[in-house]
Amino acid sequence: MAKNNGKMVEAITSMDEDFAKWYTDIVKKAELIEYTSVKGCMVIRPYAYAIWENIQSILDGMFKATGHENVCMPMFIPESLLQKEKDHVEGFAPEVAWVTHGGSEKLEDRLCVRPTSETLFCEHYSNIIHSYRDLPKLYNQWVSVVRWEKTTRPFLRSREFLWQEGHTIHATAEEAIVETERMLNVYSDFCENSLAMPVVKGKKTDSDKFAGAEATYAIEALMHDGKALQAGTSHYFGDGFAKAFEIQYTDKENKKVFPHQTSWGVTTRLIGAIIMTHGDDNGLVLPPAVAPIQAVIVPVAMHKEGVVEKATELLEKLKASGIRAKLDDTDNSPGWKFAEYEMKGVPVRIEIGPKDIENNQCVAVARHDREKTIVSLENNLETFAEAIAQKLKDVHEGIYKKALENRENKSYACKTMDEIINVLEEKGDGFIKAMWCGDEACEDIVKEKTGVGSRCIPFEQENISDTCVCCGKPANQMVYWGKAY
RNA sequence: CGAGGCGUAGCUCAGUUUGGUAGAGUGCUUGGUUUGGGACCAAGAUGCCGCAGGUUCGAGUCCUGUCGCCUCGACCA
Repeated sequence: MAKNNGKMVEAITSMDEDFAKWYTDIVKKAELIEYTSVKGCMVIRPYAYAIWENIQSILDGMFKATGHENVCMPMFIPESLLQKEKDHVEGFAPEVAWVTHGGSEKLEDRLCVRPTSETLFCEHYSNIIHSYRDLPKLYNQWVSVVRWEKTTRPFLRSREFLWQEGHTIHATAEEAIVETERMLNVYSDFCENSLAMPVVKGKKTDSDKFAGAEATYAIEALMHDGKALQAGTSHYFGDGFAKAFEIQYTDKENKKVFPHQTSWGVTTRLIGAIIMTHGDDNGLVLPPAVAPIQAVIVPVAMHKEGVVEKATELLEKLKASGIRAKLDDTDNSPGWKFAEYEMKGVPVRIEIGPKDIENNQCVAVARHDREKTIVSLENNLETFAEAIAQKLKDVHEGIYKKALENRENKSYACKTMDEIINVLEEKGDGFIKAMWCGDEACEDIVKEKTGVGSRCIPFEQENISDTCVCCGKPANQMVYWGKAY
């Protein structure tokens, strides 16, 4: 029997103590990224990239199911093109990277490395859209973009990041608005069903909307430490970009009309959201739907006759039933493996040893609560595969419930500024629900005095009171406020 | 971008005050004993002390610059 006097995972401090250090440690110890010699640019290592591939695969299926096609725009945007839409260029100018030379020659029109591709899509639309018969176009692309951020943090804010950006163009405003809302729903369904992460759907205030957008909608999630994270956005552009880029089509009455556009995106920030929503003091906890390894088989006393054979049989059975499984037959001690796969957030662990083989059973352990189940290995392993599939469902339910409870426990309704200040002081960070009159000045004052900014105006409204939390004038909309990543 | 802290072995770090042969733990390699929550014994390998200048007989250590990482602030999808 192993003595295990080796050290347990060190330096994963309690989250209350030092959340940032905890986050950084997980990123490092679960082997998610590696820093590079360029600030804020990171190597996404195989384990993290596999999570991203799973996210991609599920989302891409949802996009295709809603009629979208994948395309790929260039990485460079000429300065003249970027400048066509005034608000857009003003919003992005401070954080774009520029290419000034091609080889040894200086470029006349310097090239911006795409921070987002609205302008490129617009140029394309202007070439291909002539008639109402050409509409709508429903596009998406999976690429990386560059934003020269001053402060960076793995997955949450880096200078280059992977994302998908959907861009659509429609004949009417109504149709574009429907698309904006539809994609926001795709995102929230994905977060809840695949990432086990509850999100608040809502509209951004004007001061917080995307550069060049008429309206920005977002899904906001609450992390373990009480800070909010914008997990995805969907923008309605109206015909502003169409006018700036001279995109026009001829309608059924033979009139020239400007079409209406949308864009929407999620990024590798979702991986950061997973870490901060589900992770605990033992490391990462991955939602089964996107976990690269859903079940790991740890053989005990591998040298004993029949153990490896039985473990391999279990592996084959799991693979055959569509579960992403791995058998760890390295010669590390079982205890080492237990800790290792917990650190990496593998949702279910299966232990199989001589004792189990004698009883024709194995032991399945859920990552998030370490709950052990004895699983029978009879009936040609059918019940075994079913039991593991069920265990994966249980993990999903379990971590969703936990995340939802965390959010509810950290959501506070406040009627006055003093209440906000007191709640933040006594309970710590979280979502503040408070009424707002709609005046941008009040929004600024709340931020200045309490430290929390507006996150979104949720679709699901509650009536906290009848007056603005700041100015006291009549207010009919509730806003979620919070500190954000 | 402002203030503060930190860059030494794969990882966590000591050594810097007072300049004088590059260190520990862990990990890694090999052999053996082990195996139900990070096993044990033995032997071995591993360093542009972030980078660039400077001071000095001599710099991980002192000075200047620079790059990167962390925290707070500002900014920011």
